[in-house]
Amino acid sequence: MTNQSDTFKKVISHAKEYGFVFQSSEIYDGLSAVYDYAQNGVELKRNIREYWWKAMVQMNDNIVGLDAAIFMHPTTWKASGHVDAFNDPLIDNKDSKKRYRADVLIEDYCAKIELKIEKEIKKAEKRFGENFDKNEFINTNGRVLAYQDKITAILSRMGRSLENEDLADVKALIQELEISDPLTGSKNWTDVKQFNLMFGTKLGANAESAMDLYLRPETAQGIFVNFLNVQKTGRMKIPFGIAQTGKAFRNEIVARQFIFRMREFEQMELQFFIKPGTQAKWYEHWKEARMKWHISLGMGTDNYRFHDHDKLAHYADAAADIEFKFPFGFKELEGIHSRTDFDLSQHQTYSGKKLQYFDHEENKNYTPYVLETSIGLDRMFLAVFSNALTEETLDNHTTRTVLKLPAVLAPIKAAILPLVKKDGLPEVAKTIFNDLKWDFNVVYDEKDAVGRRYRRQDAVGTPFCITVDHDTLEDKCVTIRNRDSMEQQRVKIDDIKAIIENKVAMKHWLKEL
RNA sequence: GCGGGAGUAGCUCAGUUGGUAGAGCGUCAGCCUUCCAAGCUGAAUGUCGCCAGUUCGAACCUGGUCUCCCGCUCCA
Repeated sequence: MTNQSDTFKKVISHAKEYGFVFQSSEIYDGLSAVYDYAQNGVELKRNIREYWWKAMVQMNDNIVGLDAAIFMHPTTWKASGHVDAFNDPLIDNKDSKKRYRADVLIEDYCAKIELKIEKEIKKAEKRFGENFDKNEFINTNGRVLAYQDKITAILSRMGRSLENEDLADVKALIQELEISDPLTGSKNWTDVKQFNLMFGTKLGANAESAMDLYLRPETAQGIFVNFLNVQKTGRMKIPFGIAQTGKAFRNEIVARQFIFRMREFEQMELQFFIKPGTQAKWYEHWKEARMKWHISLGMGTDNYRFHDHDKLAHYADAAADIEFKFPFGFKELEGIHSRTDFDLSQHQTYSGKKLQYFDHEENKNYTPYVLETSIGLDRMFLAVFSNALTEETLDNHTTRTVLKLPAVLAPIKAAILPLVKKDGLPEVAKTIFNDLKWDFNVVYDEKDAVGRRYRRQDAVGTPFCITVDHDTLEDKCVTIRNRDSMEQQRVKIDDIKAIIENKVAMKHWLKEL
């Protein structure tokens, strides 16, 4: 455990020290669970996003992109279920310091009464030696009927109070029922507080005419509300997909573990529209396709696993996570959900607009089913970064910190280094640098001994170092050093571009799929 | 949100009878010219997380507050 958190600490400090990730607003003591991507981080993040986009949009002729706004009509979130699902009434026990969902406490209490009813039935059945219909039994037995009425009364009062946001009454209900902490039996409760996981904001300059808005808690809904627009204007035929990357916002009660769980984060999502009944097939298809995408980056097959959900969200009929072995253990990196027609149907109901597809083969209309793949870009960043950070002990007993990023994702593809800062070597190196920068993100560095410059590049994951030495002036060759093996090769200046290209082009990596 | 721990230079950290700050690495300039961080010279960088209080005097004591870490809790 200490070992794990130690490596995680190294990841965080390396990310800061080498310009990948800074805490937001650090000079003002930071903002909890919000982070900024710095000069190297922004490149790595962009490269991950592009690698995903290329694999999903460009390489699939039935998938197109979208960039929906962060603001959406507020009814969107009623339709999606987020207004209800992301609103939890929570209550703390002052003695045990435990926190519970107030509605769950009350429901559990009702479940206990329910158990009493079951017991009464069992008892009666034993006595009379016959099986009773539950409803009938309840209606004919006064005591049991009272139990049943009590449950109904409690639940309807709770529902009413929650609906009216009368949290004081929810607390009053808990006190009247003398509900105690299931663990300690304490009845010393705080007030009920409403936690809304969605960030609210206002549209409109003056308070009277302002409209309450939410910052989107997921990007998916932007795709669903545009489903028909894209399908019609893009002449898309089922099965087809809409892909999107973008920011989403969640007001997490506890947001922690560096960039793993942030309040503002970026998702990369595909919503794939299919014919009802084919979801099982496509579910398997996308599970496999997405896993292959991960494996193509060469970060080790042992570091990934599927986790199938037993408990499904309200919109899904099957769900699995791709989990990655982060420094703090296997955690969700990507989700693959079979969302059925839940979202489109909901939007159809709430908007009153028909969101259907006319299938020419079947000659009928239907609401498509949806298969979703949703990956957290920031989590992917953390996966790549933490997996790449390596400390090596070399033969000469020095240690080397090297960021073994997949070359395709590395922020800087090559560093051009004159062996010494004179004798005309910088001039040659700068010429090479100026030539390569048309094609790659490259840097030039002439400060300090060349060995030290190599290590600097190792620390930010630059796959190649190109060194100009005195022989270069004669033979038009340079040495090219490999980050991982530290081996050097002498190559013609004219060949450099092809050598780098061969190792960093997405084409070569995506062909592994 | 609760409990525990922490916050001193870019990083890692030292700094206890309270007397207005240091090291190593890194960074920058120069020398040296060297293919794997270890040569030489010089320099910059901190209102010691922030705000109050106690004190003649606070990095150090007290309170509050912010942030981070660990454990709960919650959760696509």
